[in-house]
Amino acid sequence: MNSPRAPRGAEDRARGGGAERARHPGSPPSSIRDVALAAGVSVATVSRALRGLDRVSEDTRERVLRAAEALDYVASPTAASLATGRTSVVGIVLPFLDRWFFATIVSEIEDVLRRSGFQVLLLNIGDRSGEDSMVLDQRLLAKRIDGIIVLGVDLEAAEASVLRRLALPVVTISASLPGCDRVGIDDVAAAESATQHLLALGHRRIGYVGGDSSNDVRRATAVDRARGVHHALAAAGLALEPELDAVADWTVTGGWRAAEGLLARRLPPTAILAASDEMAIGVLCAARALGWSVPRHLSVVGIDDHEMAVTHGLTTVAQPVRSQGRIAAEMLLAHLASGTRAAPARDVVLSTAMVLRSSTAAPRTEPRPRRRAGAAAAVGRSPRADAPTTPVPGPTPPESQSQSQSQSGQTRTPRGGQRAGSARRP
Amino acid sequence: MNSPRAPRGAEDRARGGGAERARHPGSPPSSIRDVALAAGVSVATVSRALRGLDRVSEDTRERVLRAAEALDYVASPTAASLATGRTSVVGIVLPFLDRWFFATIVSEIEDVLRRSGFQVLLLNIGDRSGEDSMVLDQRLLAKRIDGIIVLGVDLEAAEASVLRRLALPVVTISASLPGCDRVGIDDVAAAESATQHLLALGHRRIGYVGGDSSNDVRRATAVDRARGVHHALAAAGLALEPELDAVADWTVTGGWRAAEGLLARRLPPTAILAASDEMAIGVLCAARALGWSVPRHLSVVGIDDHEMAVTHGLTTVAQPVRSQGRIAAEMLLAHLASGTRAAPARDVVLSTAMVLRSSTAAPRTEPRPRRRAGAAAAVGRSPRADAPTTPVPGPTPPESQSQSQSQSGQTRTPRGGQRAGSARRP
DNA sequence: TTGTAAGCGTTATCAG
DNA sequence: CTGATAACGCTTACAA
Repeated sequence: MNSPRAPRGAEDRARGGGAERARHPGSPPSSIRDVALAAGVSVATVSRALRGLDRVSEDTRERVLRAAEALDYVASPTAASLATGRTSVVGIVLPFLDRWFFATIVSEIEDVLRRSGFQVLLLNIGDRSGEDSMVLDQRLLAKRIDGIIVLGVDLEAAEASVLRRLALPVVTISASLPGCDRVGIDDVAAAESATQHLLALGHRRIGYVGGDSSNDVRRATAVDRARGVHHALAAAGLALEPELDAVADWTVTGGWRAAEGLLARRLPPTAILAASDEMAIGVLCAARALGWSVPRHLSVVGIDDHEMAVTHGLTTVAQPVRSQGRIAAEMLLAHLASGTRAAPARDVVLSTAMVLRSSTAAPRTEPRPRRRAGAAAAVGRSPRADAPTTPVPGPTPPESQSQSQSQSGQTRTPRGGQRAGSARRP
Repeated sequence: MNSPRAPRGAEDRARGGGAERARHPGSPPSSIRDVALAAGVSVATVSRALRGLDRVSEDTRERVLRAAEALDYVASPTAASLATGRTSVVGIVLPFLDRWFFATIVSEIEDVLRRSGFQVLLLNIGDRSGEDSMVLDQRLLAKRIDGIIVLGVDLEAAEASVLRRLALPVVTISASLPGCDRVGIDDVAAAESATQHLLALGHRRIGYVGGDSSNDVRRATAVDRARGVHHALAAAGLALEPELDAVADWTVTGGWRAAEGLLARRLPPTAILAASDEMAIGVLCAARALGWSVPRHLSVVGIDDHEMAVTHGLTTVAQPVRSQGRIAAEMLLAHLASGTRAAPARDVVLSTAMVLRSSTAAPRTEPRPRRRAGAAAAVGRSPRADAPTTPVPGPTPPESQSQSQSQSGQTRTPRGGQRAGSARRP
């Protein structure tokens, strides 16, 4: 407690004289009572006046505003929360903050929510692989937030039930939680597109670098994208060779290592599809390090249209990232405003689009160059002044780096009950 | 208010029966009074027992814990804040969340603070160029946070004075605020290193893509890095040609456009130094699009060691990013714990290191290839199946993508009073 | 060791 | 239109 048994009395208030007082760093912040006294009204009136409620005469409101201004008064959000039960804070549950997809979405969510007077509390649960990954429990959530956005995390059953008990409005992005609003893309279809692109070019021996379908934080995404690949191959009468089916951890490094493995096969693939652009970029690095020319000897496709996909000339399936954040935030705001947490859950599926760049081409029939012995080992951190570097013509710079997400073809499909995998693919 | 004039009485409490009650979504969360009643002690005792204070018998504590558990009780942080005046929330002021440097640092800060029981509130003020950039004022900060970290933003005078009035502990990263603790790198020295590297290779005609030194959010960084370039050139008896001195907005696209300008000069540079890796990557794209071979016809250097620097084979000056976040968070925690906001401000300067990759080499005396007419215009979004792509041997993948920041040579230099630009460079 | 009760700064009810 | 005041849920000085 700040100063029990020592209520601020008249003698205390006398020393400052209002505005003057607030100017000094050491002085205690003024409370609604100070304003009431200064304006000559009751605290109730101050509260009403300051919040713009009606039933306050213009004259009074004016006096109150003036007094508040003079005292540098700002209402304590803590006290207001205690009284109202609302916090004006929204939690975002995510597995990483330092990856492009997540950072971009959070940025957009924060932007939308801030304009509506909400603040964002980060609930980073980590990648779940280590032992110190945060678990979502009551303590972290109860009474702190008004709503929650679950971003790219497949929650465990216990966590989902905690969320349900909290009875908060919940919106998920790229993650499913039965009964909650959801926004995302059709991961199956996205992977299908990428695969079909390679098939159309004539590739038959296609490698896949996917996410971990068993115990990844992004399990659902990993599963769906893998399914898309299988579907597309099956439709062409092909199957994914087990030896060309690699798993990585969604990172550049992971994709790099996985590709090293694929390219070392006795019968290597003529094309590699990665479940994310970051992994695809890793594949490009592996190819380069091993002396494979892209797209001459190897085609590479990713999914996401990462900010750095264009700089690598990477062909990919673009998903609208900022839009997902914006829509999720708006859906949550709608619930927050109306108090309707029930209603039939909605599932917003945004469309994706193939973006063709310079990392894919028809497979060559001519043999690839002999693997240079020790090629990978020979390269190090020293500058290679004489390294041959023929430029790959790339696209022109995008009009604007930010905000250029394609949002065409968005579809909002109402949905009832639980989401079935195929329900989102008409 | 939740239910004025309707205090929860015995009849209310009778309907649930403790634990059973909390299981149902609709039931109100239990309060400290419920626990007190269930454990047969006073609320004061519950408070003490649950917070691990002494002066509580083991037996009592046990009963209280059991009751709290049964009731799914979790203390209201709001009420606790109101009573103690502390919020356990730290604000982070930043200009962007969707750029690698910022996302990575925030991620690290969040991690450190979370382990100490603090939560992170994002205060994204935007890039300040638009009219809707957020201004830091009382309303946003007062009574909501216990401390603040200012990340990569040069605050305006008014904002700095608001911060001072709030009397909160403040730590800045890559930004200076007189009298506050600071952590960062020596931007002047970093730019000097990069320049010296090019000079050592034999380059004399060096182009520079810098940040905006006049009205950028990151003004100080822009100024310091530019100064480093000028210093190094001057030390070599050279000067930065005005026509080779370009300004961009720290983005890939910005660097791309700036480089297009530089490469179009009648006497183009043989090397380009960009003030950030993102801009340097843009330079690489421009060079590629215009048919310039890197490093054969153009050397490119950046600053940062962005996550994607390695994938582009970009030579750069690495700065320890996560370390900056970690150290800043720890400094803030120290203040929070000790209550010492005064003390002489400290200035922690972390060391940087040149990372040599494949984007730099000695300048060639042979003429560069004739500019292919319309080379830039010829490339589009269509796949270029026959694009020549000779791979550039690159480094092997890093051991671990995250956490691999070099932290050797960190120096912590005590500092009193205001920070002078040259004070950090012994 | 434990209980009592004031106080934190608002909001919202109800009476004027 | 305004004021008095209970209540929000917790912490803590002080008394027991």
